[in-house]
Order: sequence, then C-alpha cells, then structure tokens
Amino acid sequence: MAIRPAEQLIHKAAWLYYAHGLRQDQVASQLNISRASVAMYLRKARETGIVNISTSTQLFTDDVLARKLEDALSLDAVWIAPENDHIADPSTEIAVLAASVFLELVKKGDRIGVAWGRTVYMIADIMSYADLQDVTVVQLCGNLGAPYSYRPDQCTMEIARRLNAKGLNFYAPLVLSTEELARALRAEPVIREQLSGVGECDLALYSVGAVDADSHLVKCGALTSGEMAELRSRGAAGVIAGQIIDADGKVLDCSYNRRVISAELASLRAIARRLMVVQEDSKFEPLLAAIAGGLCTHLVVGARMAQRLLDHAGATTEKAS
Amino acid sequence: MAIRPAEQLIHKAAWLYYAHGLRQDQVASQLNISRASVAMYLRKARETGIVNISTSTQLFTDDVLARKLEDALSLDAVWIAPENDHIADPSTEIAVLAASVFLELVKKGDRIGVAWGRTVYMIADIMSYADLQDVTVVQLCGNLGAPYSYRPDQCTMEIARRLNAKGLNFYAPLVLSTEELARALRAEPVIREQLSGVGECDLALYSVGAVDADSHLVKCGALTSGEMAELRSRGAAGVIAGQIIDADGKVLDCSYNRRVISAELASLRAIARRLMVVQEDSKFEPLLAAIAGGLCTHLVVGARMAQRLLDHAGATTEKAS
DNA sequence: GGCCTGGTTTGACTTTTGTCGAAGGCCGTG
DNA sequence: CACGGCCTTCGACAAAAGTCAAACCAGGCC
Repeated sequence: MAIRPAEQLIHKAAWLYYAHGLRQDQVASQLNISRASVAMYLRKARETGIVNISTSTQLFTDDVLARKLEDALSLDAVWIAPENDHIADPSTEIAVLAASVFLELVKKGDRIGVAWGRTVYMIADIMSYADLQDVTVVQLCGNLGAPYSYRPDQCTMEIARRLNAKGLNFYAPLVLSTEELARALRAEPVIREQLSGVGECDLALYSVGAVDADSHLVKCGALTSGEMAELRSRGAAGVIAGQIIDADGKVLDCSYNRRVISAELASLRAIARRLMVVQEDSKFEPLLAAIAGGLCTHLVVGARMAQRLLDHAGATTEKAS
Repeated sequence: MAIRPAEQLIHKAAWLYYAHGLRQDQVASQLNISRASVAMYLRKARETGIVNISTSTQLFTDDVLARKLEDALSLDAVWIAPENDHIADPSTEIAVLAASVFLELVKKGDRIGVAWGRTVYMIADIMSYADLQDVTVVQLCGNLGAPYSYRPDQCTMEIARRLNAKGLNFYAPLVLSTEELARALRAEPVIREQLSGVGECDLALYSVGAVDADSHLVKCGALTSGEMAELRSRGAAGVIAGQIIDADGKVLDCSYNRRVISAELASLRAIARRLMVVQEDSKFEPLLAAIAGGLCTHLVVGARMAQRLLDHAGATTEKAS
C-alpha cells in the first residue's frame, strides 16, 4: 500500500524532530507548515508508534528481591512492581510495568501467543503503540462469547493493533458441551492449524486464573460455581489459557478440560519466552501451580506477591534439606 | 554492581514521566525533589539510554527507488537519504539515518562486528545511547595507530559505550611490514580467537574505502600513493575492513593483503546482517565491488548514489539480455 | 578545623510546546 | 453548483519544559 501524503509528512516531521533534534518551529519552516501542525503530527507519530519512546525496566529487575526470586524459582527474569506507600493503584502499576516488559521482549519477526483475561486486556489497553512490521499475534485458546469486553479475540486483536502486527484469531468456542464435539472441532483443519502453530511462537503473554466463583469460567457460564467447587476439591489449582491445572501445573483430568479448545500445555512450554503477569494477591496458589508446571520463564508481579513466593520457596527448600 | 542511589532516582523519574505520563512537577512532588532536578534527571536518562526514543526509518525504505534497488541488487533492505534542495549536509543526513537503521537492526544478545573509517566513526558519534545489556561489539580489523581520531579501536569502543555493551578490541597493527610476521601474529591465540569470533557475529557495520591517494591507508602511511596507484592498476577496486578487494569483491592477490591482520571476507559474509553505509558519491566503484562480493545485505546511501547504482544495474542486465 | 573541589540542587527566568476555537480548504452529495 | 461534513491549518494563549547562576552539600586534603 502506498503511503498517503499525510503520513509522509508525519514521518518527516518525526524524523526532523526526534532524529535530528530540531525544534518544532524549525521543523515547521522546513516543511512549510505551521508549528501547530507540527505539534499535531508529532502527537500522531507517537500515537501510531512511528516514534517509539520506551523506558528501560531494569529498575524493577535489579531489585534484590527480584534476583532472589529468579534463583529460587529458576526463572529467566522477574520484574517486581513496588506496592508501598504512595503508589495509587498497584494493579495498574503492574499492568504498566508488564506492558513495558512485554514491548521489551518482543522482537521483529516474532510470533506471539496471547491468552485471555482481565489482566491481559488491561495490559493491551495500557500498552503504547509500536511499529513492528512482521509480527504475528495468535490467539491461544477458543472464545468465550460473553458480556465481557476482554474476550480472547479482543485481547489478540487489540495487541495486534497496538503493535501494527497481524492478528490471527480463531473463532471456536473455548468450551463445548460434549467431549466428542470438542474432539471433532480440534480435528478441523482451520483449528488444528491454529493450534499447531502455537508451538512455533517465540513469545507468550498470559496470566493465570483462580479456581473460585469469581473466575471468568464461572462468570461466563462455562462452569457453575458448584462444578468449580467440585473441581477444586479434586485438585484444581488454577486456569491457564482456559484449561484447569492442578498444583503441579499439569492438566487436570476432568470432563471440562476435555471439552476445551485451547493450546496444549506442552506447546505452551515449547515457547521460548513465556511472560506471566499476575495482578491479584489472591492468585498465589494458581501462580505456584503455573510455575510448578514450568509455564512461565518471565514473571511480572507485585511486591507483596513476590515476597510470598520467596517465603514459600524458602520454606519448601528448608523442609527438603 | 549495585545501582547508585542517584541512578535509582533517574530510573524512577524516567519511569514516572515516560511510562506513566506524569508531568515533571508531578514527578517532582512524588520524589520530593525540585522540578529542575527532574528535568536534569530526564536529560540524563535520555543521554544514557535509560529511555529510548527512536523513530521508524520506514520513510526511507518505502521509497520506490529503494525497493527497485533491493530487487536489482538483491539486498535485504535499502535506505535512501534524500539529497534534494534544502538538506543542509547530505553526508550528515546519511550518517544520522545510518545510526537509526543500525539501532533498529541491533537485537539483544547480538554480537556486532565493527570496522573502521570516517563514516563509521561519524555514525558512532551521532548515534543515540541505548541500554542493550548483553551485546558485544567486536573489532573487525587491526589498528592503524595514526593521527586520526577514528581508529578501529575508537570506533569499536565508542559504539560499545553508546550501546552500553561490551567492547572487544584487539591491539594488533592493521598491517605489518612482512608477510611472515603477519602470519605469525595471526597464529597468536589472542588474535586468532578474536578473528575466529567474527564469524559468530550477528550484525556487521562498515563502509567501503576508495583506492586513491585520499584513502586512509595512504594517509596513515600503510601504503604510499605510488603503491596504491600500482594496486589500482592491478585491479584494486575498494577497501573493506582494511583489505583491498577487486571489482568482483574478492581479496586482491597482493603483498599488502597478505600483511594485513583483519577478518577474512568469508567470515564477514557469514554474518547474517551486514550493514554497509556509504556517504561519498566518489565511492561508486568501491561500493559496486563490495556488493558484487556479497559483502552487504543492508545498505544506506544517498539519493544520487542510489540512482547511479540503479542505472548501472539496469545497464548491465540490459546488456546481458 | 578550615578550605577547597566537584558534583547536586534550587528558584527564577526564558524558551519551547500543547491546545483551542475559528477559519480555511476538499470532496462527495443533493 | 451550492451545501454540509470532515479534516487540516492557523494564530494566540496557557502550560510545560529547559536553562543558568547561585547556593548548597559532602568528602578529601592541608
């Protein structure tokens, strides 16, 4: 597609201003337009990712706590969002951090798997725009048509839009009513192709869900709160990409899981960089399960959660020795 | 190494300002410092690459001319710096563009080979700072101790400094007086290791030198202008990483080349991304030679040079058909 | 202890940038 | 061809950011 003249101007203005360091009025006279227009073009350039302003997230990895956690849980990298005193909203803080970390982890040519949830959508919503060309964002699990604005396909699309990337979503329900139908659907070429493509991803972004009545699975009607309670008593510890896992991070053997259309945990584990983001303190056990299952290599959490994880890790190794 | 408190503050200020979008006075009151300090911290943050402002160089690849050149010369990507009307200084323009392109091509964990020359040093000098952690910059060829400020080791070091990367330079002379000594020196473990490490680079940055009396090789006394003229009559077409190549981009069979300590062209060609930058219009033949020898995959040139290259390519294919 | 020295920090000032309503074009439509 | 909607551009004003000399502080040295 040819670049529209307006876009040319935005590029030129951004180039002169940011690369050459001219002032806005100098840019304006170079391009024979008013300074106010330059200001507008520059705003657009920032909004569309033509210019990219990113801040290093080192501060949050360089923490002692973060280092200890990396060692204790043998993760590749951990970022810890502060939660002390005057941080207005810790969960937003975590999302902002996660968005930055995510953008730092994305490389050109990457294929990115994205799951679904409030956290992921919040990150997508906060994330600044970038101009990665040949990036593909794929949806990791089927849809939950629901009164929610953060459906799986929405998460995928929004992130793709922000990155200027190609979005690949598939429109299968997350969960079907019979195992038979799920099996048949998984065998469908379109679906099978999508699911097998997950293993070729370079980067994954997801959170972990809790197994309680507040879970989206319950809210969206995929499970009743009674069923959820039952699964819980049978060892359910968390939800990853729509699937229920036990405390070891293995897929729980249950009818629900067999009725789900989603990427297999094995293909998730095949993704080199798996970024997990957890906002809520209440998701301690689910997170432990996900970590136990080797479902994350990179982790973004709040300070309180980080402390709990470290305490827990310390306690278990102590017991072991 | 522990982060100094001052650096912590820079990080925090940058984070609040750029990631959260607070105003400077809001940042100031959050951190209990004056707004002026915040402004200073932010400048430092930009200068040290803690925040990264980069503008897409798409504008310069999306050119029709650039596309045609990519096809005609079968290069991976070509960037063309405009040279029309009110561009004050085309060669600076090319360097600025090259610096941006270079930064766009660098990925984390890369090993980067850097050659030497006025162009490369100018790029290094203009290039903005970045905070790549595990990047290594290696020197591609021996040193020319000389009254020049852009010696090979300087280029390497400066680029490493800007990227916050590790610089690996080796202190051997570029050219020795006897072939024997050169052979012996190349066999030295330190040198051999460095030279063999070149093949493992992911990215190379160099320009091409002309074979005339203005060449650095002559200016630095490695060759007399008489010798240079003689080599020229024997088919010398350009200089790459200190070595003289013929019109086909092959190493010229001559005593000088045998006395040089530098990366072999074969190991240069083994580098996946080879960014060549040419500023001077006079380097047309040397550039042709380098391209013929497959020594570049990515090219940054001025508009006039681009046009000449395209005309030339058109002429040769016409003749061939 | 007094006294430099180098680097921060500050308040006051200047310059630059963001924004807004109004005016000006451009294009498709009636 | 006039009209209205939509987007761009403009000038002027308000807000924000950059800058600088002076004050300040800590640490090393006499």
